[in-house]
Amino acid sequence: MQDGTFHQIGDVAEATGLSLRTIRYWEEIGLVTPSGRTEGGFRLYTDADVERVQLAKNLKPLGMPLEAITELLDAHAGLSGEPARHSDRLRALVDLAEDHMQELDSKVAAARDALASIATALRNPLGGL
Amino acid sequence: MQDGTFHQIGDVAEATGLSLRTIRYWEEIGLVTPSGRTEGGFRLYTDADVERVQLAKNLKPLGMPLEAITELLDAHAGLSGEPARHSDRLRALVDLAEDHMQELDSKVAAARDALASIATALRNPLGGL
DNA sequence: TTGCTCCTCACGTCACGTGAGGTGGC
DNA sequence: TTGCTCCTCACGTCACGTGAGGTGGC
Repeated sequence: MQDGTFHQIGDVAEATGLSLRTIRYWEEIGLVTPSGRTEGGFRLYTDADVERVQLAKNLKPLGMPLEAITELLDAHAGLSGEPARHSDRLRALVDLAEDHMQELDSKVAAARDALASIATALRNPLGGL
Repeated sequence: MQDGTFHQIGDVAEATGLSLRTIRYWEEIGLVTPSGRTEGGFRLYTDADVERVQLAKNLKPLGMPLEAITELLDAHAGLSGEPARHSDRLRALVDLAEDHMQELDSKVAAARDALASIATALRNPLGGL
C-alpha cells in the first residue's frame, strides 16, 4: 500500500506518458487525487495513486466519459473485504465497461476494413472496384 | 458514381448512425460536402457522398484529427487514373493511418487487460493481488 | 543564489450536443 | 393547410492544450 516514498507530478507524467495538464484535470474532476501535498503545495503521489492513473489511462480507449471511469475505479478501490453491496455496484459497472469493450472491438474491425479498402487503391489504382 | 437519386440528411444520419449535427459539422470543416442543395436549401447527398460519410465514420476510431481524415479521403478520391503525385501523397497518408492503427491495437490490448484485472476482483474479492 | 520543477488562473480548441426560431416539401 | 423534416445561428460541454505570471526545493 505505502512504502514511504512519494512521487511528484512530473514523475507520474513520465511514468504514464500523460501530460501534467491531464493529470491535474483528472484531479479537478475527482478521477485521481494525490494522497498528499508538500507545504509549498507540490502534489505527492503514492505508488497506489500512480497505479490508479495508469488504470484510468488504460481504460480511456473504451470511450466512456471520465465520470464513468471514476465510478468504476472507486468501486474497485472500495472492494477490500467489503460486503456484497459494493460488489453488486462493481459488477454493474464492469458489465457496462465490457459493453463498451465490445463496441470498441467492432469499431476497430470496421476501421481496419476501411483502411484496407483505401490502401487497396495503391495496388489497384483503377478508381472503382 | 451517380444513379440520379439523392438522399436527405436524415437518410444519411439513419444509414450511418451519425447525428444531423455531426454531419453538418463535417461539412463545416470540409470533411464531407453534399453534392447538391434544393432551392429551399435542403442538403442533397449522392450514394458516393454517403459512402464518404461512412468511410469517415469508420476511420474515426484511429484517433486522427478530422483534418487528417479529410486529407486521406481527398487523396483517395482523387486517385482515379491520376499520375504518380497523388499516389505518393496517398501512400504517405495511409502509412500515417496505419501507424495510428498500430497504436490503437496496443491501446485496446491494454484496455482489455485493465478491465480484466478489475473484473478479477469480483471472483477473488481479497483486495490485494 | 541559480535552475528546474512545480503552482494557479484563464483563455483557446476540437468535435460535437442542444435548444431557439424559422421555413421547405410531399 | 397540417406535419414532418429541414434550415441557420449560437451558446454549452467535455477533455484537455497553451501560455502568463509567480513560487518551491534540492
